Amino acid sequence: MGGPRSSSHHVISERRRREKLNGSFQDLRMLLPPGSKKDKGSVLTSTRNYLNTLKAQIYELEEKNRKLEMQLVSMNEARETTGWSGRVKVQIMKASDLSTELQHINVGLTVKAACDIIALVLHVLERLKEMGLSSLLSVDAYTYSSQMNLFARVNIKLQIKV
Amino acid sequence: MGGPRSSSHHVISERRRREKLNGSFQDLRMLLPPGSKKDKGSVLTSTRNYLNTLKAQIYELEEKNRKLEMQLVSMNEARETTGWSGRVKVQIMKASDLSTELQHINVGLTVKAACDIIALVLHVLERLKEMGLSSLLSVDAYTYSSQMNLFARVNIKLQIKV
DNA sequence: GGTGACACGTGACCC
DNA sequence: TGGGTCACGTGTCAC
Repeated sequence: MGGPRSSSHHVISERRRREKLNGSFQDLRMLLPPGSKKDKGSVLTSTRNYLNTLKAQIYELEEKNRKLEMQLVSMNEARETTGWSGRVKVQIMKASDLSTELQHINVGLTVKAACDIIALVLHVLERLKEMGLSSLLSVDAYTYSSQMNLFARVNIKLQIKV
Repeated sequence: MGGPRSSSHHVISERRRREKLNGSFQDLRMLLPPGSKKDKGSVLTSTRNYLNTLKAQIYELEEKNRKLEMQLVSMNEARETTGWSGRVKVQIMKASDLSTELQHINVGLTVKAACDIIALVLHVLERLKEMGLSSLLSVDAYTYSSQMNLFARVNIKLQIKV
């Protein structure tokens, strides 16, 4: 038949190989970002660049992820030690002389959270002033910390207008 | 010289092209995960799979990122809108009839935080019961959410013992 | 000695 | 007409 050693097996095998190879090239083209050049060389270099950008993207995302998790962890730690649903514990204290004279009322706030005690007191007093609710008898507030956990204690004694 | 049209330019050009192509193949091999087959076909298919896994990885990371950001945003919104130290806003509401009869007092809690409203109410009522402070007139509580941010509103009306 | 992978030169095609 | 790309058949090497 043909030339020496024209063994068509070889030809066909090589043909199949080429087809398979081109198929893989085609598969790759589909995965590349649109607008990329289509020739084999460009496919290869584009793929190279694309791989690098994807890897960089993954690195950035992982780093961002770590930071976000850090923030969440610190936030959760800050509140997981603060009581029931975790955030704040508010106690309305028993008025010491409520049953006798009915003229005073104690509002006790125990805030188990990292907060600014001064801002807290100012806030409460502002509210009371806005309300014109009562005349103020006394205010005492203090903070203390029990193993990394801040507590704010505020006692506000009011006299009910008569 | 050689056969017809042996124009060595063409031959050389084609040689250069092949070299360049093979160079790109080599570049690609370096980027693939170690242990991959090295022949051209395997390089192409491995690259294809690798691209897909990287894309999937990016998708997962982005999704995880979104969830984390969601949590952070809701947390921050929950505290940035609450005044002072940010965590919880407590308002003592003006008693509607305080100036006239002095027998009722409204305790209004607006908790701008993601919390369990039932646990909140139970907690407050427990405290009040412990204190034997007053008789309970009414309790109403509800939650509503304003764009991903949970609010809990509790109104407790007490009658002061006379 | 058959199978698969590779490089090569060559003809064809297209800006 | 010339540079770039492609597919093809073939020779060769390795297992």
